[in-house]
Amino acid sequence: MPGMNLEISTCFPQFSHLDADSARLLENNARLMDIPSGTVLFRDGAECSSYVLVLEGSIRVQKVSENGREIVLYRVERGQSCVLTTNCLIAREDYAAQGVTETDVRALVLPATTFRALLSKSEAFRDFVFSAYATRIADLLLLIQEVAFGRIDVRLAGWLRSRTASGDAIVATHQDIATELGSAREVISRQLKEFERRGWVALHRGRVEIKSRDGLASLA
Amino acid sequence: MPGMNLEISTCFPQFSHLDADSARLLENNARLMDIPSGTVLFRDGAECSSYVLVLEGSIRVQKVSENGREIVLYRVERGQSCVLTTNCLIAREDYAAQGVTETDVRALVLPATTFRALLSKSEAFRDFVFSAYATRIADLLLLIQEVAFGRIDVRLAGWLRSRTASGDAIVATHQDIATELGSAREVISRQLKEFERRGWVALHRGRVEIKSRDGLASLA
DNA sequence: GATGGTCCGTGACTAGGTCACAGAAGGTCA
DNA sequence: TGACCTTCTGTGACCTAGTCACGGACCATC
Repeated sequence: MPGMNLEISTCFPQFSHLDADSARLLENNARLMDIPSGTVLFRDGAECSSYVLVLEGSIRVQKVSENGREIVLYRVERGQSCVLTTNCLIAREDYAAQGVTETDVRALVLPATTFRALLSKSEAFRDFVFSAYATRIADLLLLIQEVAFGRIDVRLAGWLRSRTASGDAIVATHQDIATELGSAREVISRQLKEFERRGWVALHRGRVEIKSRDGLASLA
Repeated sequence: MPGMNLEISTCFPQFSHLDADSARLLENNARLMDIPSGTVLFRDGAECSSYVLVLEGSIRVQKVSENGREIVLYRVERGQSCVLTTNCLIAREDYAAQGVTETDVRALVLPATTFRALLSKSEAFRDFVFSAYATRIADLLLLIQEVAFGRIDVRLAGWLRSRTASGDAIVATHQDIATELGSAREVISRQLKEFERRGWVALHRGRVEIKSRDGLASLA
């Protein structure tokens, strides 16, 4: 598969330490896939058969409740893999959440058997998988902390800030933001309105324009 | 250390597959420790220098907010290790939560260097560490789901049920239960009072007596 | 039985989530 | 251009959960 090696080595510098054997295993069994934006890659309860390495684009992993509320757990982006998938492959369990491509995604897909083989053969691959776990666990703990104890205005302000520079605008509906934070649309609408009243943002249909990052920062 | 091998092999059957080399590494470097109930093993932000395998007893791992609220993330019990510790050792980061012994605990303590050596040498040890990650991630996702979307009455009823048979009593203050669920003492008091009104429990100082598991089950 | 610590109950209030509905913005098509 | 439809936003009313303040109950100890 021409060019694949180059892409792998730029996105996953860790894999440059793969021994020749493992590198061959990877090349021979990986499939390069292009997945359009909005594709549901896996659902809560689905079983899992392959390992995914993202070369380009972003996958959103989220939990959906019975009554339709959602919360984003984390994103899988260029150079990352999905821990939930790792989890399923290792524990041979079903997925515990849902994964959706947020943009067009180019990814490397490994069959479960190749994944397991690499895991036992290659120290570099193992290190990669272990670090992926470590960073995600830290993310999840932070999320628990926020959801359990955090105030929604603070979380919203933080989220807005994390996505922009002053003067920028965020293209997202209030519902999108609610999903992102695991809250409800009406709550977000009201908070945004209050931020607008304070002159921190300007509201448009499907778009939030940031006027004062300092104002937002004053909440955190 | 006489008897240590026996204890290891009964609590950690996985380690019976350790190769001779790794087993020796483990034996020569592990320290057997007895830790009294109520000891704080690590705090949020502390750095981490050793790996812990629990032989007997229970460690509670919890997140504490600035304003004093707490939530239990998971427990480390006989035959388990603490993922958070694993995490710190792998990512070389500080602890992101607090760990406290809930009972007297007997544990095997490995220096970080031994842990890393075992991780790279022994397949059996790696498998153990990977499965530990896998089960904890599943736990944490469930917790996020509950905290983000769950009703407190349902969670309380479920927790009470999970700890008893009918006629049993749970020895815990309302504050203990609130900590367990990441809620507030007053909220738990009110819910318990309501459960009592319905005849599902009887309340005593520091003790909740379960009268009807079926009643509690009707909420879930 | 007086004293002090822990635990529990409760009213009043605030924050955030739910429900219902109205109206605004923007696209499409005659 | 205007009628029509869909999606997005705003808002009042209400409910659930968490916070604050405080009083009183239970229990151990002297």
